[in-house]
Amino acid sequence: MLSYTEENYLKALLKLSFQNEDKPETGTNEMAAYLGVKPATATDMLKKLKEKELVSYKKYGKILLTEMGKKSAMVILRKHRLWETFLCEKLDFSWDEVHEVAEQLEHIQSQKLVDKLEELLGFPQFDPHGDPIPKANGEMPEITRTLLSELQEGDTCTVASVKDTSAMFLQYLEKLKVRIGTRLKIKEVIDFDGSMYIAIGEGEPRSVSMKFAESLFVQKL
Amino acid sequence: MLSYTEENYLKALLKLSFQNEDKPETGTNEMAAYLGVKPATATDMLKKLKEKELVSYKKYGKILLTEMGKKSAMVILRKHRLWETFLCEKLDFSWDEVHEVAEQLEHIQSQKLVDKLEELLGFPQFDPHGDPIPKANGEMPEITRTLLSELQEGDTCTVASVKDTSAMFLQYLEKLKVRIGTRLKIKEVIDFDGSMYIAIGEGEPRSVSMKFAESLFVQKL
DNA sequence: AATATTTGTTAGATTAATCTAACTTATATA
DNA sequence: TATATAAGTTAGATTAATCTAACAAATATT
Repeated sequence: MLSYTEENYLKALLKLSFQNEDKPETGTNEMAAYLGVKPATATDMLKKLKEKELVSYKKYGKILLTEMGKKSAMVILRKHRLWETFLCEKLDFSWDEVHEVAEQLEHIQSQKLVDKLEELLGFPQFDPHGDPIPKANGEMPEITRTLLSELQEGDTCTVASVKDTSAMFLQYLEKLKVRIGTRLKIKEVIDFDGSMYIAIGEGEPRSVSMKFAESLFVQKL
Repeated sequence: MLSYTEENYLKALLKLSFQNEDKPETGTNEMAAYLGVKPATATDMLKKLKEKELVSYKKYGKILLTEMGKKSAMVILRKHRLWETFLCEKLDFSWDEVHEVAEQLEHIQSQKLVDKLEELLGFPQFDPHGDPIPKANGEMPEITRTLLSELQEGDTCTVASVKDTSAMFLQYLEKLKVRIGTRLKIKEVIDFDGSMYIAIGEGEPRSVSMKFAESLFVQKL
């Protein structure tokens, strides 16, 4: 049985491995920063996780989840994303409110609870941020993720998921009426600063920054 | 902010105060036994809770929740019973499975979560065991609780709630098809051992022990 | 009232998760 | 390559929650 804290470290390592695209390794400091603890603390936990064969790692080396560690982390991620979906769909939470509560709910220990929750929600493939929800068997709905910033003038797409899940960005999206599935059309790309002039759904076209365009994953049509 | 453990102590004190009918005081050993810890541990926690003005208590004296302590404990009980209701109504848990999971869920910190959950469930007054669910303002649906064992031959009643919530008893009730609301008719009371011969719903009459009759609260008709 | 039993407290130790400060190893740069 | 900087570890301390063993107070029994 994993402690609350151990689970958080595993989940952090999994998330960081997604972020570090090609190579899924992570450093001690990176992990500590992500979790908001000191590197010394991370080192201690690493020893414990290594002891339990959840990470493979040697002194001064990079950190990698073992198969077992990855499996455990996937279960936690699955729970997190299912709970986020529940909060949005069933309890009318807005997508910038769900994370904090799901961080707590993901640690509830009950196989049956997770599976029944998934059933109640109708076996959703994606969470409210558009991120894929791991299945009970560990499988992950695969998706090609294209950043809005990679598109050209004239391209059309739908919003697939958010790269940046900060409350600030999510609230901005809310204001722009941008949701998962919203249709976007690129009217113009400004080379000078990477900003874009886009039509959002049926609304009036407007300009968005490069930072914005690099924070949104889309599905090209 | 209360720790997970502190919350458990407060809830235990509240529950014990219900049990001790007339006087809501509790002893150190009683509390320790209820929580499955040693008396020494309970003493330590008591000091902490006293420091926080959640219990009033002096060395070698009895323990009593302060107004603040009672309020906090009621919130936890409210969460516990709402989650139990959720598990039964929405996720098809049986009533002997809900307790363990609700013990974890009751510690999730989010005012909005609780209130929205209550709304989703349609503002239920009672949980799956027939126990009253405290309202957001701290009010508790008042009920007169009569034990089945207090009834006489010829009396009719409906099952209001269970006094004993052990999985063993709940599973036995399941087997007998006794649920909250089930109609019972007392055919005969055996003075010798306090057992009763009763009709359960539309079924064939059968005999139940005194222990059984003392574990079930009913509403006399 | 004297003593035995029950009840509750204290002192000292343990474990998990964290910290700071000092140290070591690895990497980058001049 | 030598050295400066970044990254990572170790040692020792702290806090919360728990324990055991020894002690103290309150209550019950003769």
